[in-house]
Amino acid sequence: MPSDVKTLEHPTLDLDHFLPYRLSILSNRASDAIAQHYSDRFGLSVPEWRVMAVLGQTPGMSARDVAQRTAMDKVQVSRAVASLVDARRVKRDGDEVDGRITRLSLTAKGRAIYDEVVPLALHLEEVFLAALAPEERKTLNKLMDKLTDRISHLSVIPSQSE
Amino acid sequence: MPSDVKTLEHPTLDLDHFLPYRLSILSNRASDAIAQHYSDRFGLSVPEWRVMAVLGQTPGMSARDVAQRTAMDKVQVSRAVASLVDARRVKRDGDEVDGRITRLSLTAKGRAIYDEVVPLALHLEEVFLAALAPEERKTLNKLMDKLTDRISHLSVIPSQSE
DNA sequence: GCGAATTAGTTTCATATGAAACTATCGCGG
DNA sequence: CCGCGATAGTTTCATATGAAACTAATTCGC
Repeated sequence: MPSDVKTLEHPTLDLDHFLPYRLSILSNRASDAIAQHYSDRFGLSVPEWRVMAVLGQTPGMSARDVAQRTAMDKVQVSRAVASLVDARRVKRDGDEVDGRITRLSLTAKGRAIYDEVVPLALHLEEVFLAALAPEERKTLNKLMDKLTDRISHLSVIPSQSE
Repeated sequence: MPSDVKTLEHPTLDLDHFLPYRLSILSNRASDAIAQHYSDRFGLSVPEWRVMAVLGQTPGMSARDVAQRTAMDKVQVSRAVASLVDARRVKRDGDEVDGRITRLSLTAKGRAIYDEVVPLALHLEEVFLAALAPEERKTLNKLMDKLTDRISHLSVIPSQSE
């Protein structure tokens, strides 16, 4: 073996500086930190909480709307909703016009949980962001917007561009 | 119902501006965009690729080392390694001193795949980052470092530390 | 109108996952 | 040496997941 072990002729990938890897670590840690709280307290799974979060913001959405809004797939939404309905945290109302659609909204019970989790979530976000100065936060948002746009426009359908 | 539907008295959570949610979307899109390529081409799962990525960088690691390095759990590593060994992409060598440990490294076949995937991954990262100016990239890295540090120090889960 | 193609939502099935139990080896105290 | 706790890694088991098949309601084409 040659003595310069590290300096191979091919480019190496340093995970510590590889963006997708770093994003994954950061994202998982952030979600887990919050999930731990509402899961302990209310037995909510991540998908369940996401459904509640959008319904709290915009009641009357259909399951499909929820799926689009949360970037979850419809199976995941269907199951989360079923479980939330079981727990009387969400209710389904048939749409007046379109029989396929059900309008979803939080029940009083669901709303009470929402009203308790939201401040908790916002608080934790605040705790995370305490690491950053105000204008650093703005910058972060701006940079994330740019990246998200960029990546969204790239990773289209397989048969599409490339 | 009052006409101002949106303005409820409790704080609402706007997912579009909620950091953990945004991170999750961005992270998933980035990983998926890359995974799509190496999965199509080589049938590699994300955990498998991660194992190969660290072994390419640092051969001779134990499974435990790999787990620590990639933030994967040891079960996931064990399975990814087993499947990679099956495919002759990774080999296990018993440690001279400690019989519990196996030293992992890429085979020639594994190395060939690594050498093909790395440029691809780096290229895609570059494509993502094309959205940012050079000093914006530096800033992004700095901000992510700060956040990651911050969150790591908070989520002190007892059993987690290993 | 009436059948075909579409869309909303659910269920099925095969795979992925992690917690906990398990096997095997090591290291230490006596 | 012997045994007991710790460590490396695997297997088991129960749950989570998404792709695809399915049901039911709507709309489109003629």
